[in-house]
Amino acid sequence: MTLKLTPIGDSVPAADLLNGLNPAQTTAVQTTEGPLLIIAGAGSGKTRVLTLRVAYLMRLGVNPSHILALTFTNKAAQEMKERISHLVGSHMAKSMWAGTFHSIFARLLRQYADRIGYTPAFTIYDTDDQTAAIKAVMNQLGISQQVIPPNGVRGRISSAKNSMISWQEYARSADSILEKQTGQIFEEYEKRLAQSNAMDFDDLLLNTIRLLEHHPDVLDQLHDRIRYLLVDEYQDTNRAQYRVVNMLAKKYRNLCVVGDDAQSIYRWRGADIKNILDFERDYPEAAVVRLEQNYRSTKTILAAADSVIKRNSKQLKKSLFTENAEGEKITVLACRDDREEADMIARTVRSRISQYGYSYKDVAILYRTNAQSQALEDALRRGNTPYHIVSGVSFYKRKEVKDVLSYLRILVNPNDSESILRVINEPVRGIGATTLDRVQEFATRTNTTVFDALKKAAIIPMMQQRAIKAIQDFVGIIERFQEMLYELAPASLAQAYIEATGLPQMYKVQQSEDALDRWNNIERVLDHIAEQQELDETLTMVSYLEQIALLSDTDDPQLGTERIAMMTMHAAKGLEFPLVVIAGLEQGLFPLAKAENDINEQEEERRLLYVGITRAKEQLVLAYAERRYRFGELVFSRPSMFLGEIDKETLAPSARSMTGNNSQQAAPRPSPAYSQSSQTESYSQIPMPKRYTSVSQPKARGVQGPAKEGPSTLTTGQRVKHPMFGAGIVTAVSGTGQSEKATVLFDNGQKKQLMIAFARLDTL
DNA sequence: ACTTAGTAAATTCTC
DNA sequence: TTTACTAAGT
Repeated sequence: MTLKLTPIGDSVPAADLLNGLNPAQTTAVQTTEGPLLIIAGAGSGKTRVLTLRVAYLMRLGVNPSHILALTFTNKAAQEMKERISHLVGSHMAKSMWAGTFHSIFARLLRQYADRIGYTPAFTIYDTDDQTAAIKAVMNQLGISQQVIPPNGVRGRISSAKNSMISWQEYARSADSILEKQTGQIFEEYEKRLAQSNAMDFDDLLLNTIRLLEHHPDVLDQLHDRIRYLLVDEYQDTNRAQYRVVNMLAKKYRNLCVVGDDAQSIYRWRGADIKNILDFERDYPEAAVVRLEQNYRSTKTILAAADSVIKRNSKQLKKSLFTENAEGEKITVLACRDDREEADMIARTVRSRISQYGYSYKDVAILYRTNAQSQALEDALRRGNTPYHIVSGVSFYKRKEVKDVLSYLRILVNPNDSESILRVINEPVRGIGATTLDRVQEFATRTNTTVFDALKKAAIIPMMQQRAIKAIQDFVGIIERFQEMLYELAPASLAQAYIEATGLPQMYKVQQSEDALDRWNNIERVLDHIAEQQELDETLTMVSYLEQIALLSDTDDPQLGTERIAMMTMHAAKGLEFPLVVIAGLEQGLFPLAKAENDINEQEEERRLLYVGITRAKEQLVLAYAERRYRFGELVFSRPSMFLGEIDKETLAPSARSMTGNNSQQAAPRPSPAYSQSSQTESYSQIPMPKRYTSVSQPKARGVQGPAKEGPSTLTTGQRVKHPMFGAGIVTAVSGTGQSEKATVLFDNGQKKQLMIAFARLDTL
């Protein structure tokens, strides 16, 4: 309220940073020495406190490079850095250490790679690479993929690693045949990755632990450097992360962890809620601060969230309150099926937007599973409502994009077997499965890498002359460009190299729409490297590849644009919206079927709902359907048990009766919300959609025809600006969602097709 | 060795 | 409904 134009930079005194904080927040910022547990309820200004705390440290004279902040997402790290740079200037912010566990440790491991038997150019394997490696290993061991699904093996190996169980320990404690076989695969998998000079995500943590345990001098150096350690979302740390954090904090014990046990939703990937529950036991001298005032939501929303979460057993003591207004009651939409649910949600959202003056970006639709987005998308499209999906099929998961990245990975790390096997016959070079079997067999027998085996192709028994020639050509391309790796800048090297592989040409000559799409995506990747290089002159191929590997799908560039956001509740963590819709509140879906009989799973689902509800600032809408298509089949379901747990006082009157008693929920009823209009909605004024007569009626999903064409923020004729190509005019828009493309005629005469989600286009 | 057709399986969430 | 793998045909 005071118009204070504080210049950004060195002129903000430490004490001024505390302006406007409540007592708990002030304590959290000021308690800089010793261990500190901040229990930060939803919407309690956690990020603000964290960033102020760092800024405060810097103002007290702490060297920014002595501060390390660990987060779970790139987004969180990015936001923290940005806000800190606003408080203390970008030069200070830049020299502090802030990033995800994985990115910080990847950097550390590159620096000390030789200490643990890797080269600094090691490759980071994503889930697909892991699965590929596991399949190869199972082949080698002669274990059928029918009997043991590779994906299951990957899951078991990953959770073992998350709990810091080595393959030796795993094999020793294996009881069942399944576990014994998994143990075998685990062993070979580890060897294969080591030989490939590759690490999976879990290895980034485990190898850091190994490094610090076996090389005390490295740990000493780090101890010297990291005097203040901050860990965000501490409730989501797994065993390995817990271990690293404690090792790093050991010397100065200036460890500040922030979290909310009520928002722990990653148990399935090894997060151990005990880490936060036991913090005071681990650090008996710890100060504990509870941020209990919520600045985000209305009293109604907070009460609803509280009524749900208090059903859970284990919890850290805290009671959230808010001084915000009472706010609107919560609406529950009872629907016949998923299509009607989607329609009602779409219409509710539109009517609220016009009624309350919201804009599209003020609205989020949240759901439990990604599959649910389909029906919602259709409904929004039909109503021409702009939306975007956070985390769909990532651009980087596309085949042609992965192929390009694999080629690049081979260049910096020729031992990367998974990448070689992926692209060696892409485009077809006449190197088939039989040939590759022989190569791999040879590699295993002589204990060499696949790349070395390829170089010796001529002496491998049974090899066809034609195959040898093809392999030599392939190896030739790689070796030729390897020589230029440290001479050419990444962008031009990649351009020439990918050209030489023949991959883009393969798609270009096919001329089909799909092929041209793929060709275009390849161009996009190459352009992206050029863009990144321009932003960061020190960019190397290794650092580019690492950046891509550690990118997550939730790092969505379109967030905050003028569209409704749709995402899973997991992806919504940390975000907030004035109006939030949660869809699919049904038994078997939310909570998921497997959670219905498992109390721990059920509590996690409940926490997930808590996260969902507390994303809402002003209004909340909940929806469920009585039947729904799941894997193409119509299934019936009862409303979620969670609906009955929400404090009735917070629900709008029309909704109250529907969830009143549980006994009537079993029988399918006509949907009440349609007939009894709630206070805020009057559906009677909106034309009813055509009745969806029966189960047998095929769902006319807009698969074919122009119906698929979604609304876009970009329209033909609009002027836009691209960071590389300059200004231009949009001549066409095609595709939807993540793959939405705009054809742009730039002023310099170039015509390009750009992925809207990918190219940073600004409207003019 | 590669293409195609047909069948089976899968659907949670992430760095 | 879509994707992924297998088997048979060219």
